[in-house]
Amino acid sequence: MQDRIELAVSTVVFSLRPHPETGELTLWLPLVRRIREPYEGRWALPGGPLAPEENLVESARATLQRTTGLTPRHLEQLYAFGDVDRSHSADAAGHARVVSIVYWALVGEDEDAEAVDGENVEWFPVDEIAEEAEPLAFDHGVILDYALRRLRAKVTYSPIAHAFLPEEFPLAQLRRVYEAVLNRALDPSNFRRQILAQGSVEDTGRRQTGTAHRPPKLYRSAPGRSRYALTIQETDQ
Amino acid sequence: MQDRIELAVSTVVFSLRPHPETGELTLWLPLVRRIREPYEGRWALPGGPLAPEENLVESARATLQRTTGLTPRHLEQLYAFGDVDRSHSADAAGHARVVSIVYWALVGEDEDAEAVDGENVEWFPVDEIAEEAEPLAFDHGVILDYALRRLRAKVTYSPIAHAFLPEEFPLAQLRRVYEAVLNRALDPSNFRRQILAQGSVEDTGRRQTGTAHRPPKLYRSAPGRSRYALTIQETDQ
DNA sequence: CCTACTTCAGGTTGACGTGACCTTATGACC
DNA sequence: GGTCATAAGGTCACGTCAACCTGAAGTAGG
Repeated sequence: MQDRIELAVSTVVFSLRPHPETGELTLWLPLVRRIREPYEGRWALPGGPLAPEENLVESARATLQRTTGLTPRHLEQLYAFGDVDRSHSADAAGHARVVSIVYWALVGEDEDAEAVDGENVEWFPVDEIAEEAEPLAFDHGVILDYALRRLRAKVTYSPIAHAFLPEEFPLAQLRRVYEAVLNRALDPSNFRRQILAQGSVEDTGRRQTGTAHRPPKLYRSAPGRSRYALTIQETDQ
Repeated sequence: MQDRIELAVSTVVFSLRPHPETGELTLWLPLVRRIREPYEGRWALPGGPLAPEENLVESARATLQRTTGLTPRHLEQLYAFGDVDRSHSADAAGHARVVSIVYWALVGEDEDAEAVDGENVEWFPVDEIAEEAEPLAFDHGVILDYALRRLRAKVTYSPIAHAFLPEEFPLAQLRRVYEAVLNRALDPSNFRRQILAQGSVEDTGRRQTGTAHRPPKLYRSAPGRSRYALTIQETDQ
């Protein structure tokens, strides 16, 4: 056992991209390959030590920018993981105890486009990470599950889903975001009714053109709505 | 500026006691008087530095036991506060930067009874803390507000309120707990219907005697219920 | 012993939100 | 002009909730 406790800040970043095979919109996240022990060569959440003059959020934002080039639309603290035996494994033996303050973030389509797929950064569909041969470094697999649950819960009672989208968007696109996050189909009519009822979006007055069907209205997310609730409930602890 | 970042664990503890004047059930919490700089003499949340071989929850539990003699029924991580300028004030100038991982807890009536009101520990009604002449040490006032919001939100979608009560209790008592936490009156009939509908309590088959009215049934909290939701919604960010 | 009083237990009713489903609108494409 | 695809909007049966009402069951006081 060692006296020193190290403080790190990591971030789970979610983005939406079409799945390479099915073409459906799915959740992706960037992982960084460890270039030193412990867990050298394994995939981990982007993060790093907390600098003495850096706030927690700033630290999350800075590491994210440095490693992935991303500037998230939404960034929020998730949880502090700090058990003594966390990520207990042969790889970690003999290394310092680390308390990680983990954030989670959403990036929009446009920001996503600027993401760097460097040598040591790669994007993965979230539901395929569990199937990877190698589990994630440290307890990052557990952290990812936790973040995913939080995202799914929060999407039903807050308008964060908008953060995935550009400034203006048709309702169908917003619905596809919800479907991707919650991983189930939603009734277009009822979705429309609920979203419009709670006023988290407002009509821009314009429509999207160039579609092979009736042109959908364009909406933008309305400022300052609380009292948000979709009936679409997901599991909550 | 200094290089060292210190890690502390603090806890916001809630308990229910009758108000000394009105006699109504209200929320109370224990505070500890600072006996050294910074903020010497001011009231602060119970807490202390994280020991190298101690898990985060363990640390919260241990400090609580040591300072107040309390063993909470419910204990849960609240948030990590770690901004560089947090608790920025004349008192704090020149002292080390502290990142606090804050927990919040509930204690039942019986545990509460064993609480020690030592020289440097005192219980306060939550709504009177803001009126104190001296604000709390560090940013603990902000933290308290945050914890209170979390408690109020969580009480509507999870059966934690039971943690305030003894093993067996009449429904009216459970309702009074909700009323104290949410700070508003609830319709007895509708409260009964909602609580019974979601099955978070079960009938013990016995009744409370000695009351000046029809003897109420005694209930106990039922194990393992998720899918809990009271319509009684409070503010949520 | 009887009545008043209090709170618990449980039922009724109208308003409202939701899920399932249906109809119509409107553009592109051939 | 007809076909196609999806958006926009509507209908209806059902379940849930807040507000209100009635009866039950004990104690307290004369």
